[in-house]
Amino acid sequence: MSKAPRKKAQPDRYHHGDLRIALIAATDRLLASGGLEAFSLREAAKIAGVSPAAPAHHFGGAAGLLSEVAALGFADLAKELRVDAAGLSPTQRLRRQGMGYVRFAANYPGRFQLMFRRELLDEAHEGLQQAGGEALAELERTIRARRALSSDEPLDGASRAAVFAAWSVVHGFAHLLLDGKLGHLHHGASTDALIDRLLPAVLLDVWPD
Amino acid sequence: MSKAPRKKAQPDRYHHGDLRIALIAATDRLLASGGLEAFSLREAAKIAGVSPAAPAHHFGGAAGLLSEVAALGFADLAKELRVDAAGLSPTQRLRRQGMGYVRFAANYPGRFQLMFRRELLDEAHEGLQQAGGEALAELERTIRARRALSSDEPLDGASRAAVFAAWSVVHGFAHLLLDGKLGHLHHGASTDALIDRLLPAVLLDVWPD
DNA sequence: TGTACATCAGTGAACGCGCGTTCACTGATGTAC
DNA sequence: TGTACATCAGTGAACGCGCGTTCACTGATGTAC
Repeated sequence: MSKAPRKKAQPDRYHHGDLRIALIAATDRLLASGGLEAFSLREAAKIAGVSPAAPAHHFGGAAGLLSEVAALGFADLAKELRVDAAGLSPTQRLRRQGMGYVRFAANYPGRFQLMFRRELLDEAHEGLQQAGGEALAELERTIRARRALSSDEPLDGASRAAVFAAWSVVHGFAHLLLDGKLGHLHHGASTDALIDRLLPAVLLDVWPD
Repeated sequence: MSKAPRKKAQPDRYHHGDLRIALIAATDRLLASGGLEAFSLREAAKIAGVSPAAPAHHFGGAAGLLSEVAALGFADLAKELRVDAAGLSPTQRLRRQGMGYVRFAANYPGRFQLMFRRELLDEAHEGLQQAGGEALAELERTIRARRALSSDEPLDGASRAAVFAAWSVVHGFAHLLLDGKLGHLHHGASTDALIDRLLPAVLLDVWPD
């Protein structure tokens, strides 16, 4: 349904060719429409128009497929965190990254939750580890700038703590937001309102000018 | 009657009397032994020694039972956050609360995760909302002290942001810890090591003396 | 160039599993008299 | 005080469901010659 015919006629029943892409797209669609609970190998197969056994056959199991999707999620997140530095102080940049992190979580809640559901992922998946590391590196880069560290010297303990502090703040906020723990204390404020009003104040509290 | 030493004979097959308690204990045991995935109504019933339909009958469904357990979890968390103030500055108290929060998550990971799994809980459960509010109030109390606010004046926006900033930091750290996102960046450091070494540095970064 | 063949990605029907729930029931309990 | 009865918490066998996986298979593809 999704792809224009490439080399072959459209049903592509055998040697699909784009099966990997098709199943990743199907998974993303499921995550977007019904969250993590909406996903199953069978459902993804149905959307991709392949047999129920195809996903397990191709990816070796649910964790294989989900890890691919999570890795792409981390890559997108890293892109989101790659903020334009022009004219911004490191602190401003850090706050902007925080906004980006939470916005990513709010825009793709299913994918975001997947990315941190250890029990659903293949911990040995190389792309997943790498993509996660690259997203974290974006935060680290800003912390380095803020502490006037060059990019080649190793992080001291306090700087490393600052990286994880930054990650913890935005990650915690994102989770509380998605779990509905912020809304009911703000009289049913919408997600957008929480991000636009509460989050900047939180980031300013943690990283004042 | 004469054969029963207490009010109830011990097998208690009908009108169990302690069914609520027994099922909560069973759920806690499942969460402790195998995490959230280990829980099912049937398994809880088996451990409690009752019929498979009993939990749904008593609690109206899985969400009812899980919400009770989550509410008790929030009550325990609030207790953990009720740190002894003697001789501590508000900032020191805040850091100590942060340690308590993360330690709670690390000691009871299954229960902690349950407490924030919106889709598993009954959002209308009164005890759950209340217990959650009480845990948050412990953080709020310390923020008030730190900002020299009396306990009766309403929180201004910046103070409220400070409360959520505090919650976000410790909540994010706890989640990252449980999801294994901190460990693999510290060469497989144990949970205890991360709590004892990394966490204090993170808290000091956010709330320096 | 055409043909034979090995490879292997994907098929599709079937299987077994654990799940929450159903439903007619049972029997302990509290209350009325 | 004892008896009759309504209540309803919990029973336990059975049901249907969606799941991941199995397994013998099929047919598109690349390669050897």
